Amino acid sequence: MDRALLARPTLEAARALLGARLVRDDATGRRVGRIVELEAYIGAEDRASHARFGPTARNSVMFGPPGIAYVYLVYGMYHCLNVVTEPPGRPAALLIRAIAPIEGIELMRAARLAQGRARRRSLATGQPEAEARRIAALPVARLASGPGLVAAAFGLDRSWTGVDLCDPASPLRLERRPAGEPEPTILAAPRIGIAYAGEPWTRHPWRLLIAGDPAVSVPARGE
DNA sequence: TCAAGGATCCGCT
DNA sequence: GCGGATCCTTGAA
Repeated sequence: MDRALLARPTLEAARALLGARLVRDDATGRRVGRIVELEAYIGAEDRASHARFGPTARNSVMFGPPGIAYVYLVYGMYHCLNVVTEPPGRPAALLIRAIAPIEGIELMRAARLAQGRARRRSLATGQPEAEARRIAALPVARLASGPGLVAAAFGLDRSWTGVDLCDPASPLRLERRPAGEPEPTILAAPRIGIAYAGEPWTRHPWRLLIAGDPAVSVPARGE
């Protein structure tokens, strides 16, 4: 992925990222997925963005160069993967909300199960065998169809913050949409789970997704 | 509809 | 440097 594409205004960078590949390739094996859903968080003025309080220990990479991973913990148990966008000094990022798995399907299932294991003690009805069966039976399109599920399927946590996703040698990286693949039809919808931000931030159609893709987390209205 | 879980941030001392 | 509210979610009921 060309860093210059991610240095552009975030909504334009999103167009380059939809249909692009997320690749994790290291000692754990090789996992590849097609990015089908994103949310944009744009500037310190965006009341839904982690950057709304200015730079902190957690969000500092958002203020740095584009193409860097920002992974945070949400609700105490899920991790979310973001791609930093726009030039240094301007805090912005794209949250990867859903991916359609292409390679490393069984690796993704194993990672989903491992993450489930970590929080099993909290599950009231957590039967280990039942959980293993449930994940084994999941359709491929549901393996990474949510922001927490993307991180789980790719085995990511906060320690991945700072990884350069534009470096071809990086264990976690972005690759542009293959030349032969048709340009996807993109839908825009309001962002999810940001009611606290208030107007006009709740209204902006900054959730972008590939129309009709079965791996999208929640269908856009009208689909 | 609801609970799970812990980091993070604010506001105050 | 503490107390309390909040949170870019998920899966089972």
